[in-house]
Amino acid sequence: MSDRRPVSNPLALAVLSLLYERPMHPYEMATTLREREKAESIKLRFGSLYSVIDRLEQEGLIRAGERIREGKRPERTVYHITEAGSVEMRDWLRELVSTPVKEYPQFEAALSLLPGLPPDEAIEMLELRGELLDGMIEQIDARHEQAANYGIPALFMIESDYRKRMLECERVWIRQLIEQMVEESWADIELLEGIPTWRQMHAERNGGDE
Amino acid sequence: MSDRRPVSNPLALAVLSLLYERPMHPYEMATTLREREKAESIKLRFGSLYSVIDRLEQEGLIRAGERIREGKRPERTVYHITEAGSVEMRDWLRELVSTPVKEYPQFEAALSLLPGLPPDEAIEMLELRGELLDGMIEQIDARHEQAANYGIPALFMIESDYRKRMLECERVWIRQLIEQMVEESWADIELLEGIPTWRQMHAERNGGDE
DNA sequence: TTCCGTATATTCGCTGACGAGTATACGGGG
DNA sequence: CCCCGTATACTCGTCAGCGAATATACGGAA
Repeated sequence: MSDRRPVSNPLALAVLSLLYERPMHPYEMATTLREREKAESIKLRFGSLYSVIDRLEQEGLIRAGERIREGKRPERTVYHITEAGSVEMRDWLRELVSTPVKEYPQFEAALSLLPGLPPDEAIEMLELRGELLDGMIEQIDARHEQAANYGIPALFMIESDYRKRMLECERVWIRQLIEQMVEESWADIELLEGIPTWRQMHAERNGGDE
Repeated sequence: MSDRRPVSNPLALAVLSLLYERPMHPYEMATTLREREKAESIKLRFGSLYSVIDRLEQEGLIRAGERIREGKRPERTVYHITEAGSVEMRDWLRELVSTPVKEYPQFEAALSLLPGLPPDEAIEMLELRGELLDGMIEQIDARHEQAANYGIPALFMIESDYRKRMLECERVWIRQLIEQMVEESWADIELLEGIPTWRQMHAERNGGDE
């Protein structure tokens, strides 16, 4: 582990918070999480469910309770959260809310390697991304409107409101970047760089390669 | 694998883009990446370096060249990018730039489980996060100023400019969320929810638990 | 000359992640 | 009453990820 958390898979947090509400058996956890569409905002891989539950139990954060058989279906073990589990859940949540962690969005990686693409191609791809972002934002809007009609309270929508805001923000940033690149205003920054140099670099690469 | 990419570790993309510049041996790749502080924007775990290189070679994206011995140091294998490797690199980059992928920031998970925290605590943690974000933004500013003084061109700073913008955006969003929560304006949303109900839920939990 | 701290260069072993597979049970249609 | 598609419930094997250990070399100080 060496991890910050005793069981670091985010699925574990979801499990804890379900059991904090009420005891459940594993399969019910999976269906409940699916019903609530938690997988939209949390990285949940249900293939890891049973191993996560085992580790939570070993750490004493949950405990196995009744084994119930309904009809001729296989026995199901109902799990309960323990006191230590409740503490862990709250502590984990507090940490996640209060402390920004360094994450590595793939787009950031791409930006830092952007010179690996010829500039015109880069611009083209950025434009495409912009359009796709627009589409995603629209989709979220539609879902929000629908939710409002169903009377779902805003408290249940903060995650997606947050995501929407971030997408909008990225969208604006990209628009501005494209503008700058098209104006070649990179060249203003004096010194070696700027779009012309970048373009030249790729032009030279044609012919004398590996 | 079953992955979108033949070698999906982001370190592989970094390796490809280094070898696209010039042939190198593994340790040199590591030091170069460190020098350029690529680990700021790309998730690089150098423990995976050699296994990534092996897989890249197996996939025919790079090939081992000369084995060089300098002084009495151990032999080092210099790797070259292949044509297929260049293609893969460009294609991967194009995809990363053009196509937004669903990622799972931990904060989003926290937001979607926020009701697991009593509301006053939630507000407190959000305020703390806000302050920490301010600090991070200042740090980026400082680095940018320094870079400008050294005459480092803006092209080399886009990743961090992007990150800065995202942080600022999150900061604003959080400020607004706190405002709304403090005003209890969640209650406006009519129906079951709102801060009062949320608070009550946690109050009831004292005494009749697992 | 000898020491040792730091750089060089790589290997290894554990463990978590998770897709894909398995097996049984229910229930509705024919 | 039988069939089979879908839901229920879980297991397993593989494999990538990566921290930590290892080992040797260099070079400056004493």
